[in-house]
Amino acid sequence: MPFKDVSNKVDFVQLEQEILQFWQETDAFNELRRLRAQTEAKYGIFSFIDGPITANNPMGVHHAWGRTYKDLYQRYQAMLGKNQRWQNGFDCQGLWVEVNVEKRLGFNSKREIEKYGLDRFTAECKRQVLHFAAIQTEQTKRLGNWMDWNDPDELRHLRDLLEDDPMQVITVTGPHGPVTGTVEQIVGQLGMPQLGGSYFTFSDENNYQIWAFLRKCFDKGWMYKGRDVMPWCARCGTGISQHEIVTEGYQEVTHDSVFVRFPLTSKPEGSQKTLRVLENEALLVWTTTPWTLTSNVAAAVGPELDYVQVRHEDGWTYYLAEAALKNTLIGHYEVVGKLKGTEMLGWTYTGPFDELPAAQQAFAEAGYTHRVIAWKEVGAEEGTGIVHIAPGCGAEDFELSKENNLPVIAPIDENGIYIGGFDWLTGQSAHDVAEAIFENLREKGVYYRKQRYAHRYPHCWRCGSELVYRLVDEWFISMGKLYDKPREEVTPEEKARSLRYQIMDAVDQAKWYPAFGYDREMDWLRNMHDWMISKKRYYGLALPIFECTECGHFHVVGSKDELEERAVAGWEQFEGHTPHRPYIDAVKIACPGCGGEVERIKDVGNPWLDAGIVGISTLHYNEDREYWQKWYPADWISESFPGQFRNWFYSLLAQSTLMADGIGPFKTLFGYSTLMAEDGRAMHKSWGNMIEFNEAADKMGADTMRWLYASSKPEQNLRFGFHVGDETRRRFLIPLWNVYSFLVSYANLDKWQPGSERVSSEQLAVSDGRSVREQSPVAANTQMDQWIVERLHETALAVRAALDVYDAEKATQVLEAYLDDLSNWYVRRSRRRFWKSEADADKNAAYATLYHVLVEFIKLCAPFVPFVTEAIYQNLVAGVNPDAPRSVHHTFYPQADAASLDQRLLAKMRLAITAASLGRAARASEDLKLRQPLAKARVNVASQQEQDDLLELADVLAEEINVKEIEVVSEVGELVNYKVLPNNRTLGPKFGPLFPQVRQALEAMNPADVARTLQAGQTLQVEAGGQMVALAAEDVIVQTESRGGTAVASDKGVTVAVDTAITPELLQEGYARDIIRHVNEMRKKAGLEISDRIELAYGATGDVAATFAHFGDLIAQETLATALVAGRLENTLYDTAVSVGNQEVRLALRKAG
RNA sequence: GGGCCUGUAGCUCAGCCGGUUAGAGCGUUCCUCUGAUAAGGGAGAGGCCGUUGGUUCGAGUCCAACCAGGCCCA
Repeated sequence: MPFKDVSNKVDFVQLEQEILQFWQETDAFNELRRLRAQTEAKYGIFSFIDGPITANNPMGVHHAWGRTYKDLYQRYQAMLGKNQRWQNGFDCQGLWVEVNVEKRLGFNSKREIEKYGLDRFTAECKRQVLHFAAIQTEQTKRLGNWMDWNDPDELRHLRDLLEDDPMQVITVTGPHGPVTGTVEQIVGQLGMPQLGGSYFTFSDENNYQIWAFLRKCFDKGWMYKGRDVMPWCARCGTGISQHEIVTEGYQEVTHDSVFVRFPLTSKPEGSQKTLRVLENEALLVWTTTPWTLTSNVAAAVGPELDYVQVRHEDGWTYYLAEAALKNTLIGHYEVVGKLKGTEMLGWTYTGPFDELPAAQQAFAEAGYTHRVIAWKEVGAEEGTGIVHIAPGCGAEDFELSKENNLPVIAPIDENGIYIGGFDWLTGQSAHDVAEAIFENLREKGVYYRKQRYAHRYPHCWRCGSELVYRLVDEWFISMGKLYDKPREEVTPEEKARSLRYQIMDAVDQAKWYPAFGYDREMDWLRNMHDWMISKKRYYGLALPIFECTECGHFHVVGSKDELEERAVAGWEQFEGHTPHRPYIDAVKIACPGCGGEVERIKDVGNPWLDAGIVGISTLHYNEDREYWQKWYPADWISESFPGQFRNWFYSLLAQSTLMADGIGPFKTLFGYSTLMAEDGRAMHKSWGNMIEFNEAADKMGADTMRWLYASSKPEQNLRFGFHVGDETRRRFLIPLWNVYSFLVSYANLDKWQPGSERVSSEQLAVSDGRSVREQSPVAANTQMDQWIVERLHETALAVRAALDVYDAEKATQVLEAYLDDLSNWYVRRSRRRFWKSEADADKNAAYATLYHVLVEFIKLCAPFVPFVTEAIYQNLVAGVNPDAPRSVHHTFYPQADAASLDQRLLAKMRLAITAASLGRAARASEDLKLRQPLAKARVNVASQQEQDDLLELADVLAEEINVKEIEVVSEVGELVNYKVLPNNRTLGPKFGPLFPQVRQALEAMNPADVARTLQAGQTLQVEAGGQMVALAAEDVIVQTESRGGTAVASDKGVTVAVDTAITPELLQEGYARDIIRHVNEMRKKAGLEISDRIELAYGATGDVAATFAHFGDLIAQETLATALVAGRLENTLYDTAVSVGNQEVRLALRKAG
């Protein structure tokens, strides 16, 4: 038997497990690497840089979407012969890792980490990364991805050794031999050439390369220490940079907001007509953050805004924006004056917490009192139109303080606790004081009222705590000035000073898919602030900044060697360790400014530094510049775009562009959107709509997931779930499997083997698809065979064209269309050729053709669905041809020549398919079921070419719509009504404004006359707007529609009219087919093999009895009956009564002896 | 407030340069076909193509404003 038997029922998940096993056993991936290293000289390379996945959790189905693209395009490029690096990346440093470790260890504050010990904490973080990297590796392999993976067990082993003793010396085997070092050192070398495998951003190389980047920034004068008010997480004790307030960072929450009186103390001259300050006269101010009232220094008004002075029944006179009256005041009041914001400038007032020592001190030092300032951003939509300004507690407030020279009162420490100088508040958390502050304001008589207020408020992206705004010292990289002129006018000198513009140039160099990604990135680049790179945390990049407390000078160390050279103390404590805290903190250098001993600042780096440097670090920029030049820039990178424009895309662009002197890191960027649950909402465990990756893979299967992902529009959100999974499987995988199973079961029955199709691996490389040598002697069948081969070529061209521009969605559409043609036209139409008993040339041609196109088709599909295509390939190709490549993924992608496509044949068959469909529709409209043969169908098509084409396929069409004869006619006038329509596309441009009249004139004419004139090849004379115009055939669309009482259908210029008359003979033939159908059903139910012979007994009268007499041979032949017996048989296997025509017919069968 | 994306059938989505009567899949009702098929085929029901203006002989498509949802920034 040439092929292994294949069930038409298949468990795809089980199959995938077997294939994974097979790949493992045959070392299939490494074989591919060897093959592509050999073909590199001929086909070149494809450079892909993997955006690192955060190794902090098992991966989710949204990661699987992206990883499907990554694997798909790498496989495709491999099948084009290109050599690749195959390196996956893990993101390993930063706050998210710390937060999970804290949770695991049950910590709630930074103090607990310090108590635990930074050395142990750092090791715990690394252990966690290794733990999840192992899990993600296993998951990604399960998805089918081929990359240079580390053995997950080895990662887990390192994780455990790190717990035992990070300093124990071990030896591990790398691709070029054994490597010895402490566990910590080995872990620090993961992903480097000597160890191979995935890259880890906690590696020494990655960290030191960031040092080099920072040093370059420093040398250019772009690094600085800044004082700013930043969003701050009091739980994590760190600033959150602009990049990090991500989507989920803003959450809808409700706070108690408060309206407060700021009693006026003076209205300096010239600021208003009534200069006298009344008793109980106050500004009415509103805030959503009561804790910041302690730090109020000013009240801002919109200069052009309209304000009112109102006398309220509570005895106060208030100032507020006119537009804010309704939403602010309760009770009775009277408007007594109107004024502009500008008229209030300079007014002074008593602050709500002037008694606090911190406030008194700040005001005394600055010689300042609370006053009204102007701010054009003030509006009256929310609040009172008078904004409380606390420069120590708000970013915009801080900006205003610089413009207006206001004092700054910073109230809280890094844990969000009031510092000294705030009296009763000192020691309390800013999060918990709202009620106490309201009470305090009440006592002072400045409380007006509170209001529940729902708004979007930033939260910590990792721990979920509400952020506060806090005055901090942080380190920044200047992104450069944004010049107030068009980009093309920026001079080279200006550009050299501004990294922002250099990155923009790199963005220009790349292709962006989808195209709007370019605009999004540019928008970010225009608006981004300087990059805050410091974090007051423990685990992560040790910022190599040494700031002198004596002279204020700071220095940035650019390499490990430089550090050693400059070290004046502590080197021996650090030596042998990875550049992480706490060991790195021991090293002190001499201050280049004053010579004093300087420590490293305690901050660690922003995690996007770690991810952004990989275009440099993982390509061995440092150790092997030639290698770097070969692989840089990447041909292609891909990530989910929400967020990444300001995160990975940005940091990769920024760091690479600087290091590579203006050459951007990638040639093509492919972004895709967000994965949603099937219900259209985000996936959340608590909503019950979450699907874990493992669950999806186990239930749905990886191929199904991959086809689903690949066939989705990348720029739109994807809805993922088991229902779409089922649909995807039904739409593609099952039909594919059925075609395969069909081929194998009949080929095995016939002992058919591939002959000339058994091509060698070299031929596979250039397979042009016309290698099918056996030809059917039946002309119509040859046409069918050639057609499905031409369709294959057409498909190969279209798929390649799509994949070359990273359009997997288009490619899947093309492949699905091919499968549909293969399954529902070619196989269906050709079935009888496989059934027939004699193994003649026609049958061989059918086998050879189906075999050939199926093998080539699975190669086209291999990058998308690597498992099922491998299973088919193993059986159809590798199993019968020892010379063939061992895996379908080692073969070359099918190629075709566009110029030699037989377009005529393709158009011809398309026409036949359309006509068949119309024929069926015509029959259905008259309730003429398909099993009933009819005498004739007449088909009308417009052009002579199409008429000739149809004649050639008349047999196919006749069989398909079950008629005895096809007549191709140039006119079907008597059966149809004509309808003529103007062809807007040609007439519009021709006549312009005159067009409506032409149209009207045409509509007024007799459609049948118009049709006759045009079909006779004459032009049509039409009167429009008082002149005669001539319309050609192309200007008029002639349509036919069914006239009642006949079986006619038409569409796209094709009309099919079926003769509805049923003669007694046709009727009997129809009965015969009914009987055949019933008998075959009985055979199936009786459990007979397809080739078993039977004897059939029947009881029938009249027409049906006559049918057995006239069509007995046909019935016998189609049911493999050796005898037809009127009456009864003994020992029958299956008895039944069926209805044929109007009578009940008794049927019984037994196996022939 | 600014930038980007999306609004088409119950659901998921196509609709190319503006051009005939706006399509497909799923679901649904009915019919049909079937010795590869978990399938296939046909028909029916189901649409102010988000709203309003504009450009045009002609707008789902182009322009403007607005509305709604999503993402990003402030």
